Amino acid sequence: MPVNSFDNYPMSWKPDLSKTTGAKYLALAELLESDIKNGKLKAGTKLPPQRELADFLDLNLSTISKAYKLCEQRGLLSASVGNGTYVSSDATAEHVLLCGKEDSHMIEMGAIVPFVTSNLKVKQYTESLMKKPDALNLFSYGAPEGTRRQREAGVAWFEKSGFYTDKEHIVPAAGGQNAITAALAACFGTHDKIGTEPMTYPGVKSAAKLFGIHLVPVQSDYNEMTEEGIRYAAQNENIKGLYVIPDYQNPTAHIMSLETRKMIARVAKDENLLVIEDGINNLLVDRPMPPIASFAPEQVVYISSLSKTISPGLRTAFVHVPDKYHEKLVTALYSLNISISPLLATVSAALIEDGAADEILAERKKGIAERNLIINQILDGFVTPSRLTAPLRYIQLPEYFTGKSFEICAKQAGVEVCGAERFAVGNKMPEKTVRISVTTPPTLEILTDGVKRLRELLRQ
Amino acid sequence: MPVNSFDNYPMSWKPDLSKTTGAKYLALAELLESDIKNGKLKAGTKLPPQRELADFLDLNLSTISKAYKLCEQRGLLSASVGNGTYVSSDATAEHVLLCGKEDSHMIEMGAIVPFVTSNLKVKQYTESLMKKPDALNLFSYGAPEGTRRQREAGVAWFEKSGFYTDKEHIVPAAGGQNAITAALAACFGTHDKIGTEPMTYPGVKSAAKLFGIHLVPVQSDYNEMTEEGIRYAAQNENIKGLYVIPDYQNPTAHIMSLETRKMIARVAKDENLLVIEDGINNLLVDRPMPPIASFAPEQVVYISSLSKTISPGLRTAFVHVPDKYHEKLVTALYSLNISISPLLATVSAALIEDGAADEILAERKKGIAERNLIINQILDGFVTPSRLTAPLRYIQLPEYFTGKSFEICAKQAGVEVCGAERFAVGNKMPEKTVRISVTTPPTLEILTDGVKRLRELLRQ
DNA sequence: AAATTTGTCTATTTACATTTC
DNA sequence: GGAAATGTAAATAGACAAATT
Repeated sequence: MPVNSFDNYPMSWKPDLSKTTGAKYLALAELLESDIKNGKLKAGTKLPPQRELADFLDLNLSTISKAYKLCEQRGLLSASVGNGTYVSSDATAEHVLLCGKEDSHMIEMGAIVPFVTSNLKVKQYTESLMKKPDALNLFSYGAPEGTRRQREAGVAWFEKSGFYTDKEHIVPAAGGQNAITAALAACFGTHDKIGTEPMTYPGVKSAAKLFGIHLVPVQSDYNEMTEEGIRYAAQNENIKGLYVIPDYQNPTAHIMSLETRKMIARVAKDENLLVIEDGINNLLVDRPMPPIASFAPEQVVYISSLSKTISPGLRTAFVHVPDKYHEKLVTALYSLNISISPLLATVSAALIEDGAADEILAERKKGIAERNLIINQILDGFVTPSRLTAPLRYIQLPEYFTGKSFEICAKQAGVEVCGAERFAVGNKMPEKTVRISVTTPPTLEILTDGVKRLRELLRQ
Repeated sequence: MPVNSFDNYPMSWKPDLSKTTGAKYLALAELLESDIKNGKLKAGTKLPPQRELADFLDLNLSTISKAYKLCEQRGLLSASVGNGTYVSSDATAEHVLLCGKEDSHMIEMGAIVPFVTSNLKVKQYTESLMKKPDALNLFSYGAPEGTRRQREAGVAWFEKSGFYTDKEHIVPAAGGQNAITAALAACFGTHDKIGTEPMTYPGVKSAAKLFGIHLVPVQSDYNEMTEEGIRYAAQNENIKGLYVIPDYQNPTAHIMSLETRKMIARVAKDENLLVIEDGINNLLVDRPMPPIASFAPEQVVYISSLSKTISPGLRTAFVHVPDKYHEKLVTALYSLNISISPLLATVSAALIEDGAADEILAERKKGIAERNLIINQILDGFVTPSRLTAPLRYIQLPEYFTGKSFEICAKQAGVEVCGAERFAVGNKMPEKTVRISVTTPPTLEILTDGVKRLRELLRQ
C-alpha cells in the first residue's frame, strides 16, 4: 500500500490551463508530460483523483480521464481503480544500456558481454565452412523460417535443456533481443499488457515500448512470481501474457524453482496467457531444470540465444513457437530483418551438430566459475549468494544508497555498474540494489580490480 | 428510429448486430473485419456513410464512427471526408514475400535475390579477416552506434552516390529492411501517417504495420510524386513524413528525375516532413544522381544497403541520420538487435576501404545488364523500357488480366512473379501490372526459360 | 460487510472541417 | 460558389467495476 504523506489535501498537482489553447485534454496531457519530464512531478507521486481535478478545473470527469489515459499510454503514469494514479518510476529512467564506450579508464561491469576467449573455436568453424564447395551461398539471403539444418540444430540445442520439440516448431532469429522483439510484435498488439517480474531485463522494456505494449509487475515472493499474483494480473489487469527469465534472472540472478515453472505452465493454460520465456542463461546452469516450455509447449514461446553461452557475435537465437503463432512470428522476423545471415546461422548449426558447442559451453562455465570465486571472496557479505556459473551478480546496497546513487559513485571510482532503477517495471519503487556483470572485464585482473573498488565503496 | 424503407437504398453492407453481445462499436468492428476477411466485402467497396448506418442500426453516429475508426487503424479501411469510407485494397493482400521455397520446379522471379557469383570476393575478404590477430573480437558484440571504421566506410560508401556526410551522422544496421524498421520506429509514432508512392516496397508496408503507422499514397504523375500531392497530403492528411525509392523504384523500376529530388527536398523542409529515402538501388544506376538527402541532409534519413549492390549475406546497411533523430535511431536499432555482427560489418568496411566493393559493383552491373538484354529481346513490347542495370522490371498487362490473376497463371506455368496488388498502398485500385526480378534466376538459361514462359502467357 | 473512493467504459451531443457536386 | 454529403473531434453523461477503508 502506498505510504504517501501528501493526502488529498492539498492537491499534489495544480495545473493551469488558462494559458493553453486547443483541446483541453491534450493541453492537460502535455502539461502533465512536461511537468514529469522537468522534474516538477517526481516518480511515485500520487496525482489528484480524476474527479477532484475535474472539479478544480471545472471540466468533465471524462476529459481528465482521457488526459491521464494518454499519459499512461506513453508510459508516464500508472493507474489502478480504488487506489489512484501515480507517476511511473521508470518514466524518466534510461532504457538503453549501451556497451562500454571503449573508455579504457573505466572497468565495464554494467553491460553483460561474454569474454572473447571461447571464440577461437567459433572462428575455426567459420574458416572451415568457407572451404566447403557451397560456401558462396552463405553470402546470399537465408529463408526466413530457417533451413532444415538450422532448425534441426535448434532441436538439438533445446534438448540440452531437457526440452523436446520438433523442427516444425523452431525458427531462427538474429539473436535473443531480435527474437524477443519479434515475439512481442507477433503475439501482442498495441496497448496489450504483459506481466513481468517486478524487475526485469531492460531490453524487453525498450522493445515493448516500441510497440506500445505495457509491462506490469506481477506480485512476486522470494524473486518468483506467485500464483495469486499471476491470476490477479490476468483477471484484473487483463494481461495477455508473461515475460520471464527462469535461469539467472536479470537482474536478481535467481534460478526459478521447478514447482514455480510447473505452476506458471499450469496457470498460463488456465488463464490463457502466452508466456515469452527467455532461456538465455539456461544452459549456463549446471544440470539445468527444464524450461516452462517443456510443461506447456502450446503456451510458451521459448527463446534461447547463443550469445551468452557460445558467442555473441553469432547473432543467433532459436525460438520454439506454438503452431498458433508460427506464421505471425516468421512474418515479424521477416519485417524486422528479411533474413538472418546464412553464414552465421550455419556456423551456429555446425557448432551444435558435432559437439563443439558443448565444449565451448563447458569452457565458458569454467571461466565464469573462476570469476565468481573471486567475486565471492572479495564481496563476501555484500553480494547475494549464487551458484557459480552466474554471468551476473546482484548486490544489496546499504540503505543510504539508491541504485542510481551507487551507480554514480562507482562511475567516479572507475567502475560501471547498473542500478536497480534500470530494471524497474511500472510504478514499483526500485530496490536499493545494483547488478554487476561477471563476464565483461577482459581479464581476471581487471575483474579483481573492479570488484575491489566496489568493495571500498560498500565498506565506507 | 429505424425506418422501413431501407431496402430501397443500395446499402453495400447491412450488418446484423442482433446476435452480438457486449459493446456495439466493438461488435460492429468485428463484424466488419470478418466480412472483409472472408470476402463478403471486397477491396474497394464503398461502405455506407456513417450517418446512414447509424440510422439503419438505430445507433448514434459516433458509435459507427468509432467502429470504422477501429478498422481503419487495423488497416482494413480508408476513409476521407466528403468522399466516404472504402475497404482497403491491401486489406487481404499478402505482405510477406517469402523467398523461393526451394521448389526446383519453379523459376523464381518474384522475390529479388542477387545472384551469388559476385560473392567470391566477399568470401575471400572474410577469410583474410579471420587471419588478422584481433579476429576473435569479430565474434563479440559490436557497438550499437558502429565503430569508427564502420562509420568511415559508410561515409566513403555514400560518397560514391555523390552524397557527402560525415561519420557522426552514420549508423550501421543489419540490412536495409532492418534500417527501415528502425527508422520508422525511431521517427514516427502509432497512428502517424507517412506518404509513399502509390505502389511501394511491401517490406515497408509490413514494417509500418508492426508499429501501427499508416501509409498513404501521394498523388503521382509519371511515377513521381507531385509537389501538389505532397503538400496536399501534408496539409490535409497530416502526414509526418515520406518514404521514397528514387532509383529503380519498387515496383515500377522508375528513376526519379533530378528536379523531383530537389523538389522533395524543398517541400520536406517547407512542410517539415521527414523523408525516409531508400537508396537501395542507387549505386546500380550508371552515373547515379545524388540522393534527396544531399539536398536536405537535416530532413532525410538515407538508407543504403549493401544487399543488392554487394552481397545480401552481409546483412549490412548504412544509414545517414539527422542529428535530431540520431539517438532515437541508435536506441531503436539497439531494441531490435542489440548489435550487428562485427564480423559482417567489418567485412563490409574492408570491401569498401580498398576498392573491392567497386569491383564487385561493376561486375554486378555487368551481370544485370546482360540479363536485361535478354529480357528486352524476349519481352519486347510487353516490358516497360528501362536502363540496363535495373534489378527489377515492370510489365504492363493486357486489360483482361489483373496482377493477381497473372501471378496465378504464371505460377501454373512454373514462374513466380509479383502482381501489383502486393505493392498497392491505401485504397488505390491496383494497376494491371506485375514486377519481375532480373537477378533471382541462378543462370541465364533459367532466366531465358522463365521470361519465355511469361511471353507465352502475354501473347495468348 | 458496507460505504466510499477511484478509475474505466460506452454511448451521446454538439460543433466543425473538408470534399463533392 | 454555395449546399449537401461525409468524416472527425471534443466534451459530456451515466452506468459500472474494482480497490480501499
